Amino acid sequence: MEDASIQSVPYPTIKRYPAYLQVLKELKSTGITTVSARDIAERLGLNQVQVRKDLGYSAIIGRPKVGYDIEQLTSALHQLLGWQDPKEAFLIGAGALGSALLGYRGFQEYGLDIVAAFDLDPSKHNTAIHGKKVFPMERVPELAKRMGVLIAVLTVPESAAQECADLLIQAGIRGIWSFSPCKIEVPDNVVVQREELSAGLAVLSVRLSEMLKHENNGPSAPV
Amino acid sequence: MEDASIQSVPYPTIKRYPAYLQVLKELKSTGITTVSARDIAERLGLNQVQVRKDLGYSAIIGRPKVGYDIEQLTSALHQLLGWQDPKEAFLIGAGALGSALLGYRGFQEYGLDIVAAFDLDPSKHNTAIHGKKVFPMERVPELAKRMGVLIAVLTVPESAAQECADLLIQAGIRGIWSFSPCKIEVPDNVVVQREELSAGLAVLSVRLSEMLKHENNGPSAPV
DNA sequence: ATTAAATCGATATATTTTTATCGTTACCAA
DNA sequence: TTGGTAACGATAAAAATATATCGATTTAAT
Repeated sequence: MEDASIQSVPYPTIKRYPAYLQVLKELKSTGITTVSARDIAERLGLNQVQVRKDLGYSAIIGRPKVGYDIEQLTSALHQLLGWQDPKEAFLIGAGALGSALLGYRGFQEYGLDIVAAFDLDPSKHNTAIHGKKVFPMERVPELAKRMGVLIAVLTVPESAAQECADLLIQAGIRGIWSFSPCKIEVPDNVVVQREELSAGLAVLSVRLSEMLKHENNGPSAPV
Repeated sequence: MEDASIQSVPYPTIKRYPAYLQVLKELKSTGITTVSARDIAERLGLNQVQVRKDLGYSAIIGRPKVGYDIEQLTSALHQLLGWQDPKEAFLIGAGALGSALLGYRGFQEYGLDIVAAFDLDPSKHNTAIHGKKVFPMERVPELAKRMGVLIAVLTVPESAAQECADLLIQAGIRGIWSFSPCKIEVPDNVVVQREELSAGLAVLSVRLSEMLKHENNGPSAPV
């Protein structure tokens, strides 16, 4: 009944959910059944109020002096993320990065099941990488429709990104997880999420330089 | 002389710098020599004031009616990121994701040069992946010291992450770019940057579900 | 039963980040 | 030369995000 229109849960919160799930999974495996916000916060290096607020977007209520039920919380977060049942996805671009992602089992845990790969390069067609068949790009529309696939992981070179995206859109793909470092134009009814590996590396570089710099300046005196 | 201690450029800004560099590189390749903040903003889908502010952290001043000099701006951003000269790095964990990153040429552009790989699994030792030799983990300390390597890319399973990190720290590694979805404990003089692929996927999932949901609710009436 | 301690949830505050506005400057064309 | 315009940089406002505080609630121990 409540409207909540347009993005109820803030993005920074959504980004933290997978980490929470990771902690919950770990705790569950040790037989523990409840967890406090403070505990989660400590394990992830976050503020405990923030964790409580993040969890507050779910319907799960914690019990004072006890915490949250791990089982309940896990399924609530899965639901908020739309990870209840795995979504099938195509991988576009079976190069170095693409092949890697094909072999990466972790995604299944994140509700993503890569069922086939596609590539422009004919020499790759009809081979299999990590057990996933590689098809020609032309077959995306046909297979997407037949299998009802809505998500594509795009790992092609920058130069081919827009071209491939156009084909995906024609094929009825609605969500594109792009690893190409460029903007992709899509209609309003398609979502593009750009994964910027370089952003993380940039932050590491800066933090490291700052640390090394302070080390050199710091001890030897500010005057 | 100015103090500026502890992180002068905000992290959100730093994360956008690689995208700016991408645009600058593209423009430069077409022979253009200057660019306006508005133009960069449009190409990346950002606000032009934000771009101007981000660029303001560099010493480069733009000229009204002309914009910024692409050459100057590029090297200024490289400097702010510590990407002037490529940093050598080790890759730890030559599994699916690790092998991929070894084959990924893009990092060189980001000032990172992966010079060797290491793995716990003896069957991988003394092989080469994408032209990079794989060594036993035990040899990290020796080689790190000899080559003066300070950065490691960590792509091992969660269960081995802390163990490997401990070894890296002993070996004098000061920056760890971790792809393992878990917290790693390190001393104050070591920087860990966690790359959370799952965070991006979480955002995609939510945005996609919201779009599909609105599509179903929207047109057919709110009542 | 009563009290002490842990934890929640709500509210309030602080901080960070983004966006808007405005005056100034340099280029271009008339 | 002069006027118009594109773009900058600075300042101010708004929005989003993170943190602190506090009363309420539940458990466990005395």
